[in-house]
Amino acid sequence: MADIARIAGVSVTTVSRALAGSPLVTGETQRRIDAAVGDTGYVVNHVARGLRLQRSHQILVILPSIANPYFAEIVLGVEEEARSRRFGVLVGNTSGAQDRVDALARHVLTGSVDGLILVTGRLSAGLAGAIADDKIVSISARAPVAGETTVSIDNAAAAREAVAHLVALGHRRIAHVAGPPGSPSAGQRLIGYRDALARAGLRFEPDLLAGGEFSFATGSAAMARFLALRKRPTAIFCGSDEIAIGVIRAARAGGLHVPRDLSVVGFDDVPIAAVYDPALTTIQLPRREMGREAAKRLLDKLLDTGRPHDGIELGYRLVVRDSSGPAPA
Amino acid sequence: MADIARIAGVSVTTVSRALAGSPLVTGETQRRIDAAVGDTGYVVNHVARGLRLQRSHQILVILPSIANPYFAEIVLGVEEEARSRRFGVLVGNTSGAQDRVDALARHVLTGSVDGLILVTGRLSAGLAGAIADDKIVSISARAPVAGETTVSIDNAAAAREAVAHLVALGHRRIAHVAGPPGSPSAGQRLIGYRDALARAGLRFEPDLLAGGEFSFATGSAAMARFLALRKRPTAIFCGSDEIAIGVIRAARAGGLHVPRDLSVVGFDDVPIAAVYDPALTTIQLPRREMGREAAKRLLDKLLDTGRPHDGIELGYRLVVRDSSGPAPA
DNA sequence: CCCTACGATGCAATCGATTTCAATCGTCGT
DNA sequence: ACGACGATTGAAATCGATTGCATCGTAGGG
Repeated sequence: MADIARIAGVSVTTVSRALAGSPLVTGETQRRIDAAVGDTGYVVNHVARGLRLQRSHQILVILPSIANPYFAEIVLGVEEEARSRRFGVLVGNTSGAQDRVDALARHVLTGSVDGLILVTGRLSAGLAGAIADDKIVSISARAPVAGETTVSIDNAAAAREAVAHLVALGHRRIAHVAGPPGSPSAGQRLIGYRDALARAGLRFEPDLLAGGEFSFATGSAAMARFLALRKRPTAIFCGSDEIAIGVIRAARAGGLHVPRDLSVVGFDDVPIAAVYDPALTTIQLPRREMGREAAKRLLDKLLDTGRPHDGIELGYRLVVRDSSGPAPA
Repeated sequence: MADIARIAGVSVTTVSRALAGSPLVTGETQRRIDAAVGDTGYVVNHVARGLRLQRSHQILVILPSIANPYFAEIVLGVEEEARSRRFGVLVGNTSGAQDRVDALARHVLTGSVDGLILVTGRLSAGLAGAIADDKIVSISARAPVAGETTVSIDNAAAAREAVAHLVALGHRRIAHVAGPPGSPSAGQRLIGYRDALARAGLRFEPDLLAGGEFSFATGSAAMARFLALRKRPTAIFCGSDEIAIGVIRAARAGGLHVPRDLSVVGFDDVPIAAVYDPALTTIQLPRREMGREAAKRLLDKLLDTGRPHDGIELGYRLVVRDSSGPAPA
């Protein structure tokens, strides 16, 4: 900036003003400065600017798994909103490790980013105290905690609807393949599954519950176990679409036809769900909107627009495709 | 830091030294400072630190599409390598827009990040001059350009091998569904397709070439067109796995069985390829390794380790699964 | 013709760290 | 007992921006 000042024959103060579009700068001076900037290819140093202003105009999205398209689409929603308000978006991946959540979250303390969107994660106790609540919005399957702003989906209700769909098709032996026990969304979906059974007057049978990761392998392994059962399930509600695909593969390998012999319902509606064969009946979550709403709330907090900082619970939708059908006679 | 200094009864200089683990600090002084840091929960401000040191210990990966698991896995490789060398990794998404590539790349000029890994993209002419080559590594399908460090895959050779596989199975009418014309990888794959035809003594037929996006829809649309042909192809080499799945869906809708009536080969080996039904024959690319190698080279440049800054061309592998088989009689 | 007020600009402090150079203190050798 | 030297520590400059306050020149009012 000093170079620009020298070339334009003014002080850095004036350069700074000109660059900020201040009305205090004469047309002529402004022109000279613009010319110097153009000639030199100067760009303002955001680090110095951030240091002085104590803000970076960047937000950070912390994802548990960048390789999961489910989370990726949330980022697109965040970007839409952030870009319209001239904020940059950076993404951090934690691979589920708490220490990496913390390492990334620290960026907000060190001033590199102004705020955080925490997708399915929590700060460790130490950091939670240090980072003001008004710099964080979380996207979560969990019920919102007081003081925090959370964009959530009622996973239990969605799971209930998925299972109710199977019940309505006449199924009575409905299994569930859950995600990792530590995952709140997996937990909520399991709760919804049990609720729905109870409401339908069906007994919960431990034999019909399997679990593991949100992965193909978990689905296949679970189905292999179900195939060995004397009384097999006629329908399976899966904690995720990946699990559902694993289940279908193993079911076919076992000689079953989906949906004739076995109905399968997934969760998430990832891109492949609609084009898999058979196309998956699943729960569709408004991922882009989740990102947009989270970003909207975070920016409202950061910019102090006075808009209320409430959380929001978004809706879901059961999408019936070809992997579920009437119970076999 | 001034607070810590006051509490510990020393100067900020000493605090800075203590925090950096300098041997110039007495055991006793060090202890007092550590205690003060522990009590206050102080963390060093990376913005100020970055301003002074002119480096941030962060690298930025610029992706054309964060929603594509193909790119996401590259990030995991980058993270592996960066983490082992105590660098942070941030990810930026461009959705293919050049202005967003530039906006993200500017972070390196403003000091927010030390270097860039550019996945399938190019800086606009203006920026290319401003950012030193030794702060960038690109991952690309294109042949390396002098002066740049590029991690690449010989996409044309991989495509040749995929098509040769179909030829070896007895196919003579082999179609290709290409990705977007602007994409270098799509271009290379198309070249490889034509080369392989030539080598096998087969004529290139414009009727058997379709194209569009790397998407399900493109695959389905292309297949619909092929179905209407008087002389249909017996095999299709697809520019990506998504296209291949779209092709298979449409082929089935048209009453064809894969691979009995039609062989399909994809490209990329995305996670779904192995579990789709039929499992996809495809080209597997070492995505994680691409990320690792790119990060390794970038960090070597940034840290000036003296190691050579050569690019590298990594290998690929044809994975034969269930979507390809002998040509129908 | 002088004073005031205002528009345009610049000086210098500031953000929070690192690092050079100087200062201080104690110890050791002669 | 005195100078030299090593070990600690601190003062101040620096990185590159922003901004409150001072300054300067000039136009307009009295």
